[in-house]
Amino acid sequence: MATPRREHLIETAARLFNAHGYHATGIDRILAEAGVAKMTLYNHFRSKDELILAVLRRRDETFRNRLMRAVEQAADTPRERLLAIFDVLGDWFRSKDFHGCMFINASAEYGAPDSAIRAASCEHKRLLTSYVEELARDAGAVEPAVLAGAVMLLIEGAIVSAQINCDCAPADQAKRAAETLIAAAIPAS
Amino acid sequence: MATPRREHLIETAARLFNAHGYHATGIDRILAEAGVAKMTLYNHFRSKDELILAVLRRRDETFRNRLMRAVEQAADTPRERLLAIFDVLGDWFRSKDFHGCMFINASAEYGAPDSAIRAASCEHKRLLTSYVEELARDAGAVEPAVLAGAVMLLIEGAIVSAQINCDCAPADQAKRAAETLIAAAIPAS
DNA sequence: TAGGATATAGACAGATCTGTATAGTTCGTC
DNA sequence: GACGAACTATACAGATCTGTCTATATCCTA
Repeated sequence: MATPRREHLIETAARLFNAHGYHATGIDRILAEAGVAKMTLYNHFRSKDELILAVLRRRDETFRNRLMRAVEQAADTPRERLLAIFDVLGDWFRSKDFHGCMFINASAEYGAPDSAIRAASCEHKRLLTSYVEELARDAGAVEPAVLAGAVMLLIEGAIVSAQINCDCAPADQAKRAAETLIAAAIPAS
Repeated sequence: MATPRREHLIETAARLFNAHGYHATGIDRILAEAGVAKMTLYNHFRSKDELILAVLRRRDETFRNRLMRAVEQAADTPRERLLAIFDVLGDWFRSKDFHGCMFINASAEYGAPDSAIRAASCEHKRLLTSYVEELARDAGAVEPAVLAGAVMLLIEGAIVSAQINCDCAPADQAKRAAETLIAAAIPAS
């Protein structure tokens, strides 16, 4: 299942989809940059859409793993970790391969309600929300789901703003807003 | 400048770009649905990108005008109007031609830093932020720009979440969060 | 009624797109 | 060394893409 060539195709496709978009990235370019024959791709994936789904599944794993690891390393308490999310986002925004969220961008291009690609993006956001909600609950929020939803809105908003404005300031803006929301959502000890 | 055919092309293109995306919408389809000859399009616009820019400029005007009008009709005080923004967003999310923000989607497809399309999206968001900041200042916010930035993050986040999840609940979530942020940003009278 | 601007239909160029077909090659394993 | 799986190279089909060209038609105005 996880052959080296398949892995390499997923990584190359992920890089190109991230930088240039999904429709704008042709199969031929992925093959050329990966140094792989066309039949190999179509032997591993039934179609370009299947490749996109494989890329998104991989991205979901790596993104959430890296985020959780970085957050846990950056802060010790659940409350501080909620805020540390935005510091990690800021680091991401400043990296040179930041081109917005691959799931938001995928949903922009494949936004039909019955699209499997949009559904994959939806699932990614659901898993991310679960993580935030877990932190919110551990932090003692009265309504963890409500706080998590609000923090997620700030996260999505920061990602989109940073992308459109080519500016990483939204990470700090979102952090300040999150501080206020968290303070209001957690009873004073 | 503003001939009927040019207007009709912009409206038709806007509808198709909104529903299916920019790369996925071909010139030929726009022409077929508009009932206009190809040379007429290329007589009015130098390229597809120019047409996209014209669509975005038009969308910027109509969107902000409609938003401001609806907000002013929905509430009387600046503070209530800040919150009414999210009610108007909710109405938008529930409409059947909601496919996310055309500017966010455009930036997802044309995200290069030097892209004129991304720059047009950036300008739209800047103008929208100015309006929110005006409301924040009139509402008595200590730091209107900071409050406006935070409210904008909630707006962007709500739009993206509603699109990805096919759910209009983010409008209410964002409104609740905005209430908390506004309360914290405006000194008690 | 003549002229000029604007629109039309439709062919066309040249590139690119996804996906398939075919024939040959590499390479590990028995 | 032989077998079989995986991979390569390349051509191809058929569609679609943006943009151009030409020749004709419409329509307003002078």
